[in-house]
Amino acid sequence: MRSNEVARIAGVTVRTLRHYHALGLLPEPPRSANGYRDYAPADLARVLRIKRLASLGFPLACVGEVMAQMDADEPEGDTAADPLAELDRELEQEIARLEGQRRVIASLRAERLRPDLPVPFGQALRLLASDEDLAGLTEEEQATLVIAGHAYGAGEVAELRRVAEALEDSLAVSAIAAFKDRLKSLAADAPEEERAELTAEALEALAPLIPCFSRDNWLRPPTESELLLEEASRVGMNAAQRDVTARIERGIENLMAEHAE
Amino acid sequence: MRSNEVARIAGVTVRTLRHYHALGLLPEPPRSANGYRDYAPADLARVLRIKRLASLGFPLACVGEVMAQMDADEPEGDTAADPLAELDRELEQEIARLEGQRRVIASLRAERLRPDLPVPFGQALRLLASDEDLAGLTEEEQATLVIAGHAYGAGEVAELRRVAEALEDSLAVSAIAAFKDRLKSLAADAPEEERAELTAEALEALAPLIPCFSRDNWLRPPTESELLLEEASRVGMNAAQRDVTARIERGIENLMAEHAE
DNA sequence: CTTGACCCCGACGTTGCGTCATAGTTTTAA
DNA sequence: TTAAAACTATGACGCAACGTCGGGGTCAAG
Repeated sequence: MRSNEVARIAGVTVRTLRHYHALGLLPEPPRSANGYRDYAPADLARVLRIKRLASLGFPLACVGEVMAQMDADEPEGDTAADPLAELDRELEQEIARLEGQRRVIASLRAERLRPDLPVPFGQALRLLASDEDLAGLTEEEQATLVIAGHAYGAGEVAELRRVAEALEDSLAVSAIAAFKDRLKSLAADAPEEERAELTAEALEALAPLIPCFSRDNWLRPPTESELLLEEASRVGMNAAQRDVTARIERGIENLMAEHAE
Repeated sequence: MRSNEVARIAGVTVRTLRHYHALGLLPEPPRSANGYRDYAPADLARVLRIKRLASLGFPLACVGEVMAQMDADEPEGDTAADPLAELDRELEQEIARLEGQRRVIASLRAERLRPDLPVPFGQALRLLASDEDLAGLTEEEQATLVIAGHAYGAGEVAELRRVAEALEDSLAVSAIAAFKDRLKSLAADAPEEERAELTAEALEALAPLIPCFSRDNWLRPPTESELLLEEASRVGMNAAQRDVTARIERGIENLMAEHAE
């Protein structure tokens, strides 16, 4: 039989036969006078066996071993692990992985969240800001948001949700928005009194949120990701703006210390 | 930030960053004086987005498009198909495929069948022959068996099972075994009377099985696979042996015609 | 005698990076 | 201060399982 015939009957391509030859799975048959491969029925049988094992999920690299083990009328028992069992475990893991992906996708679609942010963070964000708010962010702010999304652990996300709930029906929202506007237009050489006033205003607006903050999140040493996050959030700021944000952070820590007593 | 820093925070390798650059997913950042890449936080954010979308199952080739579509505040609705929905369908298909493989493996393991034969054929074979019988086959016979396993359709396999059931508690088994032994030792120049005798003996042994045979399977024109199968089964035979098997086949057809009346 | 259908071999493309190899740079320990 | 360790860059090969292309020989039919 010639390549084409074997291939057609076995339901593979001629290229596949050549591939099996190259991998050593299929012995090279004798050549007829013209150089064409001259396959015997046993070769066809071997192709069928290879194809079948491959269709079960065995990598071709394993198929040779598996067939050899089968032909050696398998003493197995306990010496050789059952390749089928191992393959089955791998398939199970792979399926679990894909199902995990599908679950995430289902959450994203059901809640119409951004696919490129972790689900819990996306949910918290949805509570904190409307779509228009997010659309109005500068590029740096968007970047900070995405980094935060991946830097935040479960603790931080939980805190975000508490904050979001506290913000509902609160005057803090508009106060914080007003503060952010003023901070943006703060000149680098702003005088001391303007900085102090802005800091005080921010702390006043944030005061009702203090009970939501977790001491664990705020007082422990920051992780590498969090340092980077802070750096990212300061990218577009001038000296005065950085000064004010630093003061606010210290102020929050003081407020938390008071609140803890 | 330098490559290593971005990579560590994003949880990828430096090589991965370079790969994203090569695919055009991540813009090349400016270089510092020494030629090192100097990443901005926005680049880190982009890496995180890419990684996230990739982890959902999007091929990297699609990730760029998906992000672009997201950034263009998605008019979608009906113009652009939801990539998440499409991805979800693909994942579903893939999972179904893998589960199919697992089901086959489960059958194989439960019934201790040869993994390189189709399950229904393996089951029928188990009914027809013991493991020792199969171990005693010549290479050509093994090859024929494997080819038959893949050439046979549901109809032939069903017939095999009927035959197997008919063979139970039947004297045909030993008669057929005796015939096979005699056929093997048949000389190429065996005289006419020996051939006729052998044919008659075989037909007599097969007679009780005739009702199991399906006219559809025997009288329709053979498929390409079946021709090959016959060729394979004749590989080791001499002229007299081929003659006898051909006579038997004709004899079976006659018996079936009689039985149909 | 040509056309179309095969055969051969060799080599590149696919996917998502890992892993050298080679060469310059920066940081750190002795 | 210097030598070693750790980073950076580019370029290239490797993996899995073939698909596909290109160039060149073979064979049957019109």
